[in-house]
Amino acid sequence: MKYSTKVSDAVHIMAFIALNPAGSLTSEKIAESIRTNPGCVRQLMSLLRKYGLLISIKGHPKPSLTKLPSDITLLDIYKAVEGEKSLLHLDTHTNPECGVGIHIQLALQDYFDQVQKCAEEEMQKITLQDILNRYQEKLFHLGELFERKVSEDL
Amino acid sequence: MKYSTKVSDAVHIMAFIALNPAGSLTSEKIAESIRTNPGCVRQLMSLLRKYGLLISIKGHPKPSLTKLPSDITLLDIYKAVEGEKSLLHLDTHTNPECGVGIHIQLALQDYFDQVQKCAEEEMQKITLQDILNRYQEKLFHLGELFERKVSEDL
DNA sequence: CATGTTGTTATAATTAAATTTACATCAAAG
DNA sequence: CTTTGATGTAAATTTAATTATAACAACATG
Repeated sequence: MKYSTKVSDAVHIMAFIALNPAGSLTSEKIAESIRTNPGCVRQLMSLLRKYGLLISIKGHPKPSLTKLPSDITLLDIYKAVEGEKSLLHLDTHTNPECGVGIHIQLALQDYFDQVQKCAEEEMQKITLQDILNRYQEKLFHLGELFERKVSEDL
Repeated sequence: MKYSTKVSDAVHIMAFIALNPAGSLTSEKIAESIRTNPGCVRQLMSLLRKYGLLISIKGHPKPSLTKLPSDITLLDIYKAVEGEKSLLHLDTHTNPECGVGIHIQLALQDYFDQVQKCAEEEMQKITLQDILNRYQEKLFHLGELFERKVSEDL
């Protein structure tokens, strides 16, 4: 299948809203940045809204976050758009007549759950604010490089 | 797309081989248990062989593990069949003209890497032997249930 | 009331994976 | 040495999850 970029795009949307607290933000503007179409953006926003992470009103192009970026975790966004889908997938197609097969899968499920739990705990440590901060750093760093380049050129 | 069950199936294959150290094990026998066809099994075995986790010889239906199950981790198997593919995927399609977009994605990459690292460390703690043990427990537990059922029926 | 945007749903297109097929190559048995 | 059966590999096909697209009713604003 295609790789899911829902989490990535959802973070993008959330960050975009956080960075535009005042101005009007249409789904089309956001879609331009993600390079997709407004329909996709609205679908993701619908999921984020249903999960209580943002508020938006029909016909009113001013979405807003329900919480501070420091109170929104990557896990929140993951759960909002991916639900209970996990990162590793069992093969549930194994031959049920084969006792070995089914029990190996059951055993493996326990360990996949363990990895999932670990990943989710890590995602819970990461907030939207962290991502915004890192974003600012990247921008600042780029600015520095540009400054140096200019002074070298003189 | 379809969900990848390569890790799951690869563990299945490795466990199957570990449980059949003596007998001849054809790709067809393994395929029956996973309920797929021999070609798929051979493709996965090829990846496992290239990564050095098992040995098998053309025309000789007796695959064997290169290490003790207690020395083979879930991470080994993951790397063998999934390579450097990670669990979470960035949207690399964002508009490069949109400075905000690209830098949010760059910032997010750092955090996706962090989650990946965490998951991989957890996978490294889990050995094939652990999975085999859990498998035995499940089998044993099922046996107990059966015993009880029989005695109740008397 | 006119315009523009959202929320929702249904449908199509895309893409990564699994499956299937085919065949050359090798091992073992007769 | 020949036959049989299995493997290793690669190409072509099918399947399935996701994204993209389109359409339209409902709502806000001026």
